[in-house]
Amino acid sequence: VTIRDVAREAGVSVATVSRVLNDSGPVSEEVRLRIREVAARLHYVPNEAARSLISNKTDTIGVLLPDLYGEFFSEVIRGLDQAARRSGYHLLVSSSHNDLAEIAAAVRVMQGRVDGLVVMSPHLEPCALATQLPRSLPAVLLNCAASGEAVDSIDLDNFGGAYAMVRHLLALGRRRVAIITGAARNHDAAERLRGYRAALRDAGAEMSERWELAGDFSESAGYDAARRLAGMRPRPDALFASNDSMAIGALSAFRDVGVRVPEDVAVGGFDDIPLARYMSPPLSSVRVAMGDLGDRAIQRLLHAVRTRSQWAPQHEVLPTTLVVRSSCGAPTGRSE
Amino acid sequence: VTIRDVAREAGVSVATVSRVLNDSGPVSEEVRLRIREVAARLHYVPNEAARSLISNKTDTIGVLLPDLYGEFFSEVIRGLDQAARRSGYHLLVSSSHNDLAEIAAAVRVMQGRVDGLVVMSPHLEPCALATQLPRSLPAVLLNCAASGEAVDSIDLDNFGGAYAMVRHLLALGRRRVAIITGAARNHDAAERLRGYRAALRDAGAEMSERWELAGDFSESAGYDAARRLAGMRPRPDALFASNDSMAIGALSAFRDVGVRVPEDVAVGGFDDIPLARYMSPPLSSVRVAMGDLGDRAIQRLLHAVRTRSQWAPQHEVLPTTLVVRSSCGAPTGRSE
DNA sequence: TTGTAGGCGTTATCAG
DNA sequence: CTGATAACGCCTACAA
Repeated sequence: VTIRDVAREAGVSVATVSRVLNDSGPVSEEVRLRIREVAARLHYVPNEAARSLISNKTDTIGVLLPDLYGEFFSEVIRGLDQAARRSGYHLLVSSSHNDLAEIAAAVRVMQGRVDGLVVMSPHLEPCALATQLPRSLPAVLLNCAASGEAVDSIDLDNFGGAYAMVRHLLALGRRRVAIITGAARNHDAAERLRGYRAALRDAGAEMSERWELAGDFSESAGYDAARRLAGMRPRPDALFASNDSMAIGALSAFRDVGVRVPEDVAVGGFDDIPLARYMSPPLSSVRVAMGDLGDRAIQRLLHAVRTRSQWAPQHEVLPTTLVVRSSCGAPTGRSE
Repeated sequence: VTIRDVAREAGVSVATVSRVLNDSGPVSEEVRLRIREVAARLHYVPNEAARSLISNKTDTIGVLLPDLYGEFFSEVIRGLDQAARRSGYHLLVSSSHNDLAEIAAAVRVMQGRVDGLVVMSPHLEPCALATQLPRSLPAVLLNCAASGEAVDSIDLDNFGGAYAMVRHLLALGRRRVAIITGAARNHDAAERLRGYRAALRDAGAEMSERWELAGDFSESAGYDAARRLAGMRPRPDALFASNDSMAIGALSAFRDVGVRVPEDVAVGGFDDIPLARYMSPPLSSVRVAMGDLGDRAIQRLLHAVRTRSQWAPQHEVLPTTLVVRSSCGAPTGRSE
C-alpha cells in the first residue's frame, strides 16, 4: 500500500496526501480529515527508503562501541536510546570493535544508513580514528581523549575521579597506595593511572612501580593482582582498583588469603556499579553518569546534524563523584 | 558521487557499473577492472536508500528490548550483533519498552526500516504482542512464553533451571526453602517460581506462602526480602533468589544481621553473572547462555526472511546449567 | 487550495 | 558483452 493507493481511495492527488502527512503546505480541513481517515484505514506507512532517497536523511544515528563490560554498556546504550527516541531518531548499533580496521569497516557500511555517528573507542589513538571518519558525517567521539583534535568529543573525568579517590585514601592516613591498572592501551585506564600518580605526587606520598599492578578491567585480573599484592612486604595499606569489577575480584582475593578490608588494606573502585554497595564490605567507588554520557552525545550530534555549517568542535568532560562506603576505611561509611 | 559519476569516468553505462558492483551479469574482464579502479578512486559508496527502494530489502534487523539489567542486556545484544554482522546485517535497536503501547509504537516506526524483528518482552502477554506484529514482518519472540502461539520464539529453560537449583538445595538436606520472586507479571519470574514449586512438590518438601517473598530482580529487593526472611521463626534454611542481583542483595542482608551463609541459610541465584563467583561466599547459580540466545534468534530470523514462504513457527528452549559454588553449602564447592 | 510532473540513485529488463 | 530505459515510492517546485 503506497501513497498512490491512499490518494486514489481518497479521491485526491498524491501531492495532497503528501502535504497532509507531512504538514507541509495548505490543505482544506475537509480533505485533510478524509485523507487521515483513509491512511489510517489502509494502515498506510510511508516507505522510508523512498523518503530518505529524496530527503537525503535517514533519521538514524550510528553507534560504534568497543567490547565493553555489562553495566557500562547497558547504561550508555540506554542513554543514547532514550535521547535519540525523544528526538525521533533511531539507533543503528554495532559493537565489539577492537581495532582500527574493524572500526573503519563498520564506518564504511554505515555510510548512507545514518545521519551521524557516535563512536566510543577507548583503546585507539583518537587521531587515527578521526581520519577514518568521512568528512560528510557528523560525529562525536566518546572516551577518546580527543581534546586536541578537530572533532566533537565527550570524555569522563577519569583523571579527576581517580585523583579524588586516591587523595581520599591518603587523607584517611594510608601511606602505601597501590593501583590495579585497567587494560593496556586503554585511554580510560591511562587517565586513571595518571590521576593516581598525580594524587600521590601532590601529597608527597611514596610511589613505587611495584605498586602499579597490571590489570584489564576483569574480575579475575583484580583477583590475581590482589593476591600478588597481599604477598608484598611491606604490604600496601590501600588499593585503588581502576574499576569496580577488579575491586570486587580483589575483595575476594583478600578474603581468601586472610587480609582484612579495610583494616589491613583499604579498597576503592571506579564506576560505582549497582552491586558496589552490596559488597562485603560495601565498596567505595567513583560514580560516573553513564546515562548522561549518551544523552549529551545525542544532543551534540543532533546539533551538528541540523546545523550542517562549520560548528566549532567542542570537547566536554563529564564530572565524577566520590562515593564513600566502608571498604576504604572511612570513619563514617555513609551507606547513602 | 553516484553511480553515474563512476559510469561517466569509466566511459561506460550505469548498467555496466551496477553489474560489476553486484557481480550480476557478464562483463569483460578489462571493463570490470577499470570500473573497480574508478569506483575506488572516487570513493564511491552505493546509496542504500535507492538500493533498498528497489530491492525492498534493508539488510537490517530491528531489536526491541524491555528495560533490562546490565549483564543480561549486553550479552544479548552482543550475541545478536555478532550473528547479524556475520550475515551482513545491521541492528536497529530500541530499548526500554515497558508496555504494549510502547512496543506497538516502536514496531510501527520500524516498519519499512527493517527486514525482520527480534522482540524480547518478558512482561507482556505473548498473544497481545503477537497481534501487534505486522504479518508482513518476520519476527522471533524472546522470553515470551509463546510456545502455543503461531510465532517463532525462543525461551530460556527458566522452569528447568529453577527446578534444578531447588532440587539441589533439597538434596543437600535443606528442609525449608524460600524464594525471592522476580518482577510481578514477568514471564521469566513466573516460570522460575513454577520450577521452585514443582521441585518442592516433587520432593514432598514443606511449602508455605510465607516463604515466597516478592522481589523485582533488583539488589535492593533481594536485600529487603532477605531481612524479612532472617526474622522468620522458624527461619528457612535455604533461599533461592530468582536472579543473581537479588541473591547478592540477600547475601549482604544476611551479613548485616549475622545470619551465616551457607551454615544458617544456603543461597542460590539465577543467571550466573560474572561476579557471582567473586561473592562471599561464592554464589551458586544457574547459568544461561545469553549470547547463544541472540545468535539463535538471528539465525532463525534470517531463515524466515529468506524463505518468505509459510515456514512452520518453531518454539525453542535454551537449556540451563547448574553452577555449584559454596553459597549453597555443597560439600565440595567446586570453584570451576 | 489542488494537481502535474520531474527527479532522487539503483536495479533489472530489454534490445542491440 | 553492453547500453538505454522503465520502475521503486516519495517530495516539491510549478501551474492551474
